[in-house]
Amino acid sequence: MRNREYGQFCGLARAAEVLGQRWTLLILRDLLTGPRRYSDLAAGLPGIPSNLLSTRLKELEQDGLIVREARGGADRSIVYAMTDRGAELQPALDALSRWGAAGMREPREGEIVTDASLVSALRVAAEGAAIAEQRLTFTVSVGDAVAHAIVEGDGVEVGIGAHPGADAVITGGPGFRDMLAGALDPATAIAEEAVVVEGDPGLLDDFVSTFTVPYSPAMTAD
Amino acid sequence: MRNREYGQFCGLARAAEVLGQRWTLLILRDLLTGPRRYSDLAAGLPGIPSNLLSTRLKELEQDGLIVREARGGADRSIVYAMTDRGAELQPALDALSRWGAAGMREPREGEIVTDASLVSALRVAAEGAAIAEQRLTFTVSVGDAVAHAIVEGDGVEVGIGAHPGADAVITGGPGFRDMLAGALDPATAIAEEAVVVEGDPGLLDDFVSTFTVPYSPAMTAD
DNA sequence: CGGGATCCCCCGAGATACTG
DNA sequence: CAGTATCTCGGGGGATCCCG
Repeated sequence: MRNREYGQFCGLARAAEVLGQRWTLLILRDLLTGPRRYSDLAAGLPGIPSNLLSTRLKELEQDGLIVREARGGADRSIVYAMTDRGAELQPALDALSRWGAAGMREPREGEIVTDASLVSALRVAAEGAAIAEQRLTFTVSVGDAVAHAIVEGDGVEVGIGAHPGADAVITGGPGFRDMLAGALDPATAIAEEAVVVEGDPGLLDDFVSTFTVPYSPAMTAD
Repeated sequence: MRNREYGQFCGLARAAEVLGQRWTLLILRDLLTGPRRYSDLAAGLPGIPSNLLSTRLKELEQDGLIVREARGGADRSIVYAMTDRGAELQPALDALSRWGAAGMREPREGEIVTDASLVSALRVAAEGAAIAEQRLTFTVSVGDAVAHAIVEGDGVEVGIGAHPGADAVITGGPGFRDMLAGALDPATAIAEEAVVVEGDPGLLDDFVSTFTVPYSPAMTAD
């Protein structure tokens, strides 16, 4: 068997063969936010060797998870995009994200937040949210990352970059993650400047009730 | 940062740091079926180097996913068991299993089915099943692997080993996977000896309506 | 025999430089 | 911009050995 195979006729083993390679999950996380160029991917994955990114993209194309396509038009740039089969991974990656996020407290030394990781986090945080009474738009920024969210009815749309004319612009700092876990209430978070809100500060309550990232019950027992 | 880290404050990245190591997902899959001894794990993971199994178990204990405990009583053997935090991985591993299984057709040359992989597959296959009218018990064997399932109401219980006095003993061969995908109907499967049923052959219909493993829509388009 | 530890080899990851 | 080329080094694969 090829070196990366496990020799078991098992769904999890097959998934592990494809996804268990270093950097692969993060590449897919980034591509799930939309098609990206090689240099966009490299920028969103600081520390990845360029040859490894190149290798992974070829493997993922080989495995049918992504496609490499020349973008028509003026710029002849090349973009990578998820296939349908690749997009089917979303529930699994979301479940992994949720598990990982439940075990996160403070960032470790030097850890960053990227655009794609922020979008991914917000999308997962919005799952299971109650139906919104009114349409609300947010711009969320954490570190250098910026994302936007449009909350309307039972759907939440999240994407990279600011939302022009958002109802509220929320800038998260230390303590932002505690607030999303419910360990720090919005009013206190504003008072302690763990969060800065431009626009109606009251909208932070709506934000928190829509986007929640609980701590793992097994870890609060510490 | 440690070598296996990604330097991103992101749930998926954190999950990948723990789960992205070779063999780790399969070790957890096996432990999710219940506590296991070192030698049980080694037997269920043919090909794993013993030093690597040892290393992984230490890492997983360090990360709080499993505990190593001396089993009291006559045999002083040591067992490894999931912690609560580790057990929270089940939804994520199930989602990965489902995705992987959706992409599986025939086994590759030399691929085997283990007890734990069969249990895992049946558990995932039972998700979303309709409420059963009557209590049914099955013993399922594929290759050398044997599992049992108890279907009752809206719950399905799956475990390793045969169920004594099961209502039906189902032995799957080539074509079994097609049947679970709905590509081969039960009567034909029996006729072609893709499946052998001891007991009431009609129970195979109940089995198939409870345990389904669809093919990926994106792959049937091939 | 269960439950590992030790050894060596080699591949793949990381870093850096370079090119169409 | 979108990669390829080359080198080094740590970790995985495989076999063997050890200890209660």
